[in-house]
Amino acid sequence: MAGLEEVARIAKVSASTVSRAMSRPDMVSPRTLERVRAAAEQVGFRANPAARALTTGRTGFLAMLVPGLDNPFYAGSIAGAQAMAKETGRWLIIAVTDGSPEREAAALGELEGQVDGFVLLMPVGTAAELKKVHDRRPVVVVNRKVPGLTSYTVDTPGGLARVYDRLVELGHTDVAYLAGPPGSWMDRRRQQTLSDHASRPDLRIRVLGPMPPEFTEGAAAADAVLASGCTAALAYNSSVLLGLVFELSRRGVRVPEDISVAAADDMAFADLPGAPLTAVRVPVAELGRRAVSALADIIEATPETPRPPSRTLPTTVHLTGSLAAPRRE
Amino acid sequence: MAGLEEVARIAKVSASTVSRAMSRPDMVSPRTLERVRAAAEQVGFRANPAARALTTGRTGFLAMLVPGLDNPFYAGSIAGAQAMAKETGRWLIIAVTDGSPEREAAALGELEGQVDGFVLLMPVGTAAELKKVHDRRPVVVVNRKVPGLTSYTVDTPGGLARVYDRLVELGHTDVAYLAGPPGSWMDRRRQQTLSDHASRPDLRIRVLGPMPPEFTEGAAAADAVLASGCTAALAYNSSVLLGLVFELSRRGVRVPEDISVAAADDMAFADLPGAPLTAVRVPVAELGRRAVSALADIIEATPETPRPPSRTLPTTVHLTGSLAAPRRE
DNA sequence: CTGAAAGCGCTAACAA
DNA sequence: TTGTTAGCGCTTTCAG
Repeated sequence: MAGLEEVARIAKVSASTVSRAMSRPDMVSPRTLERVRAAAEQVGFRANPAARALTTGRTGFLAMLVPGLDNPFYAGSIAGAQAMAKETGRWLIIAVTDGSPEREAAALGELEGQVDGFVLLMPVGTAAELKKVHDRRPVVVVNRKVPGLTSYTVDTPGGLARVYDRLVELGHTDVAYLAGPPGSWMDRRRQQTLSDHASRPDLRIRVLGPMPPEFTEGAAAADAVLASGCTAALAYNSSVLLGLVFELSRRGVRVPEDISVAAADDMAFADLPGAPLTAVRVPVAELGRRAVSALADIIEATPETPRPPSRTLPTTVHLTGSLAAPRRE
Repeated sequence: MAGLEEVARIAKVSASTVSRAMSRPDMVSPRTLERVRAAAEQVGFRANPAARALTTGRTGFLAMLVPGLDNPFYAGSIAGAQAMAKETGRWLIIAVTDGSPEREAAALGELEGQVDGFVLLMPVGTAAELKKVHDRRPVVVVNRKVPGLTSYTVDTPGGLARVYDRLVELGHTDVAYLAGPPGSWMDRRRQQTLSDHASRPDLRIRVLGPMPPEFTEGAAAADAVLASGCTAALAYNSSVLLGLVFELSRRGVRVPEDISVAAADDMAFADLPGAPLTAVRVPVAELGRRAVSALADIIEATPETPRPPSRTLPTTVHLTGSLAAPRRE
């Protein structure tokens, strides 16, 4: 409500001086600075963000494009991103793409003029498209690697490999995999790791799904897992695993005595007291934090500053938990 | 990148005409309209939102203040709000308050100039403060009633009462309640409903907690529930219930044969196949949708339009599920 | 129906 | 260190 002019009048200085006092206090003499601040306080001055954006080209907004809001991976990353955005003094706009290339492209186009940069969580657009966006507004990618763009990923394959190794060590030969959403980049990577291991003569993998990565889907898959005769099951994520275990327990199937289970990524219940479930734990919030932090660096960078390096964050695995030797039939 | 002037030059009209063509097409002759559109298309025109906001005072942004992102109630409401925001052609900014009055007030102040309105999910500010905000930017409140402001709440007490009645009917006399976060308005309301019923001679209620409404907390409370000797347990929400049931099943305690359980609100697994858990199902997404819809109405309203009415949405309860007669000792 | 002109509130040269 | 002067790109009277 109170504008620059008003503060200027009260402080008996020009509008420019008020502007400087607010954004570059060191360019103003201490005495006038104080006067301006007092006046601003008095009238409850708040800079008009639209006017500022118009002249500076900076809005103070960041956009985060996510496939959805319904799973812990997204929610956790958003939470981390949101926290870091706040730390850098910016606001985060969440745009939901449903994993659709059209919606993603539309959101990018519409938000281009309204934000200082983008965090793209598992974007589905082509690398070329994403790089084109980056030419206009800085882009940081999460959970997908895009050459030429700063990307943050997690080493889920590394964690998975440790789980497989342990299963083999325990004597399992037949493992069910509850696949993730159809067409998902993550799932493709998982299946890749999977087939790398399945080529080993000592391990057969049965893929169930694809299915949406949800609790109810995991529960619904319980029968199929039991029918498959597998002695261990691996779920796309912790929601699915939780559904599976829940339903198994309702059928009197004990974990891990009767069946070993694990999730590919876990963030919701890694700290379960007692014996935790075996899971590859993914630092989702950290992913979001890092992405925003890197984005802020790019936004504030001078032309000659190098682009922040991409990183793959390590996962941690609790092997002790829901893994045991297969039950002898 | 491409501005109004550029389109104007190509279409051989003035900038004002282009502006009209874009925002009030009916004020422009069909022929020039077409020319302008073609030109706009050609150069890929996108109105500069900051400039537009500066003149119109409208930003196209809505802010939603939420206590956190970590539970299904919040996440579901956000998802609904986000979907409806998109439908009305606006973007949603999420501000996390951690349930702190200071952060809430700070966010309101900082965002006031950047958004067209607020959705406040379980705000903690005083009614007077919230109404003051409403004088500057329209406010709609969710999950709390604020006199004078449009509020959307759910009839959780009504649903809970049905659960209590059923428990009594089944012969339960001792019920554990896993309380929600300390100081939460929702929890106070729950406890209120609870003590209304506990005054009945046939029902004793033991409150465990308070605790954060999380899976791990429900799991951690399993022992306390068993030690309490209660024959039924009621959880603050579905995450807590899930944790509880999960841990109980790991201890060989069967649901509902050995213990009856229910959640005060449920959104994550109401559609669990087989026998669902008993829970008061809350239409969280609907809550978010309605709030944004009402907010949009207020924003577009003329001075004489009446404020949209507050509503309490009904809950639904699946009584058949995890309730059974208490086990005889 | 269209154009000219005056801002919206702020920032950023440029002078003083 | 401070004030003056132009805009930023769009919308919106007001004339024509």
